[in-house]
Amino acid sequence: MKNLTKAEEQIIQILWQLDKASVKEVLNLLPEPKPAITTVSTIIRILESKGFVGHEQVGRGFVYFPLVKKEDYTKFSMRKMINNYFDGSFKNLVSFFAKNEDIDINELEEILKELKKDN
Amino acid sequence: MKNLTKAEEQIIQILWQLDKASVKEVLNLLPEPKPAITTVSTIIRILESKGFVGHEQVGRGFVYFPLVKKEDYTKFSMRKMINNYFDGSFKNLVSFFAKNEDIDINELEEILKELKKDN
DNA sequence: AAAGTTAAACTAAATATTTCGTTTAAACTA
DNA sequence: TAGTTTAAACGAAATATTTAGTTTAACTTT
Repeated sequence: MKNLTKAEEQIIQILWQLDKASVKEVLNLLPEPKPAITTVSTIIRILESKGFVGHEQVGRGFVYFPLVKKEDYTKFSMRKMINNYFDGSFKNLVSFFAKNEDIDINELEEILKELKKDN
Repeated sequence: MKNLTKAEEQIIQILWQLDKASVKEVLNLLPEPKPAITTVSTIIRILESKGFVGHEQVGRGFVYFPLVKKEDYTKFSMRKMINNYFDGSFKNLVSFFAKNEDIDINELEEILKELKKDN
C-alpha cells in the first residue's frame, strides 16, 4: 500500500466520511481557508492514480468514492507506527499509554469487559 | 511541536537509538543505499533548526543528540493518529486491534496483569 | 443554434523536501 | 610550515508535493 501525503490524507478522510461525494461536496467540508476547487479535483485525481479512489458518472459529473477502506489504511499506518515507535509490539503501545496516564488501568479493564461481551 | 518529514524522522530515530552520535555514526546505521554523508549532515542541521537536536563539540567535530525525547514525539504522533483514525478515543484504538484479531483478548488480559504488578 | 455555464483534464507555477557537490576552516602530517 | 585530510556550512540542483489558472468538452439556457 502506498503512502498518502498530507493533502491526500485530508481529502480521503472526507471521502471516508461521506462514502461518496462530488468535488464540490468535498470542498464544502474542507476548513477555511478553502483551496481552489481545481486543487481538490487534482488531489482526488492523484488519489485515483494511487488506487485509493474510484469514480462513477452521476448526471453531469463524477462522484468519487474510496476504494481503500479506512480500516485498511488505519491498519497500515498503525503497523508502521508500532514498528517505529513501539518496537513492533502492540503490548508496548498499550503499556506506554498506561504509564503515561493517558488511560488508567480501570478504563482498560472496562474496555476488556466490553470486548468480552461482544464475543 | 513541529512535524518531522520522512528523512528527518529516519535520522532522529537513529539518534534516539544511539543517544549521541557523529554524522558518520548516523550514516553507518542507515540502510543501503546510503546517502552521501553531506546529506545526513544537512538533515541533522535541519533537525537542529527545528529544535529537535542539539550538538556539542567533541574532539575534532560535533556529536549530536536529541533534544526531544522519543516518548514526547511518540505521544504527539499518536495523538494525531488517534484523532484522525480513532475518533479521538484510545479505547477505540484498542477495540479496533482486538476486533482485527491482531491481538486477542487473552493477550490483553496479560498486559493488564503486568501493568497491575508495576503499580 | 449561439451563448453561457459547468466539470474534468491538463499544464504549469509555487512551495517543500531531499540530495549532494563545493567551499571554508580547522587540525593533522610530513 | 606546506600539503593533506577531515568535518561543518553553504548553495544549489533534483525531486516531490501542493496549488490553481487555462483549456476542452459536454450540457443548459435563451
